[in-house]
Amino acid sequence: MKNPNRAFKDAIYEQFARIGKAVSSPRRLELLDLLCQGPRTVEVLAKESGLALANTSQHLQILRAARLVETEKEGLFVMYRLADQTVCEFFHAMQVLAESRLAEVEQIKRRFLEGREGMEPVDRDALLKLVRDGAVTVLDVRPVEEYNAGHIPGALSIPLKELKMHLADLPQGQEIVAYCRGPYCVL
Amino acid sequence: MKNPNRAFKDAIYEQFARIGKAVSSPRRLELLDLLCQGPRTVEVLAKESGLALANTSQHLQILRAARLVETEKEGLFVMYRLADQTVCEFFHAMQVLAESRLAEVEQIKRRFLEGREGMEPVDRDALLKLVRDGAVTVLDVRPVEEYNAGHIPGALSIPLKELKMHLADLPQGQEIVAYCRGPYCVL
DNA sequence: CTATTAATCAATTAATTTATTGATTACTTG
DNA sequence: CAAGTAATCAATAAATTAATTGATTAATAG
Repeated sequence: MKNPNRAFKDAIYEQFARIGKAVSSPRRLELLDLLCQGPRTVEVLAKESGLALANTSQHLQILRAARLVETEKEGLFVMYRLADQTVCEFFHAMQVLAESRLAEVEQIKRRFLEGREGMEPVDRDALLKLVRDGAVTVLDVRPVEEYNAGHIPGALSIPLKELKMHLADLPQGQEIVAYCRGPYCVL
Repeated sequence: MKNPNRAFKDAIYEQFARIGKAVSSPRRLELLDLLCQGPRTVEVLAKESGLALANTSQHLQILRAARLVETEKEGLFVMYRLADQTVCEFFHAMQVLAESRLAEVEQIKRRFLEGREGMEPVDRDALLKLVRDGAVTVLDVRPVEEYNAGHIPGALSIPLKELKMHLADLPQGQEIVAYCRGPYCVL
């Protein structure tokens, strides 16, 4: 009665830990974050995360071994994507937990925002005025549903996925402010 | 524009990874699971998890460093508890993710249930009959709210926290079936 | 003050994880 | 089929983590 239970528990917690191990490396978390924004090739992920190609590939394989991501070969490229939307939700829950429990997260965010001189986090009213004057263009890069649920007056809705296609349409030679959900989206 | 962002990202993902690292060890997950059921001393946690005392203490300190648990000294004992109910919810989300993504979890559960001879997972109708006959007592050890939301007819509601107090009230010398949420609660 | 008990600390060893390098595989194109 | 490119593999060195052991600290009771 004691031994078999132990074997069962060991086995089951070991499985749970596979998920934990997958999300225990800052590099892999960054890759996961990128994949939450949409599918990517290994090369793109490597470039966006600043990791070496081979290293990126290895981290991605670890994520795949934990079944958090899936791959599909597309010609010469291998496309990585989240296995499931719930993976993104889990990652988000982890962020929220980190923010609520770890004071360090707040500190880092604050220090970063302070450090951005000449790029001060445009306050809302100032931004509205600039938009009315046509001095800047505001892009809302969140999915359309979120845009419909509420957005800054005058902002254009251009989900990230379609950004490339619309680049040509944007007014030239003026400031562009992209906005999304939080302070993490430093595009 | 590139360097400061990188430093920020590195710092922030490193913080997120603290949570991930905390839940990347099967042993710590078992400890967390126990703590989800209620506060415990180091000694009790060591006994329940089958780990050596010093080892348990060290794992608990890692969980504490990630702010997932808190301690309070009570006389000669140190009481560990979850820092927050959301920690338990996060742990649960992780289990759900593991179950939905990792086929291995299903396999292990199935194999374990098959292995329990003479302790077959009492089917519902058989259990109902036994209760009517008064042959067994069924305890519902979930929180009262869940009990009210629906339970096996004839079951007594005794949340885990109050179990000790009620032990004396229970009918002696007959089978007792405790039931809770899922197949993990092997009390 | 001494003995006892719970918990932590410190040091060691074994095991695992990470990043890097260079080679190899697999697909596409000419 | 030969060349070029994306990705993976394989091997290594460096760093981190895990479990064990024995010593130490802190609270309590006699």
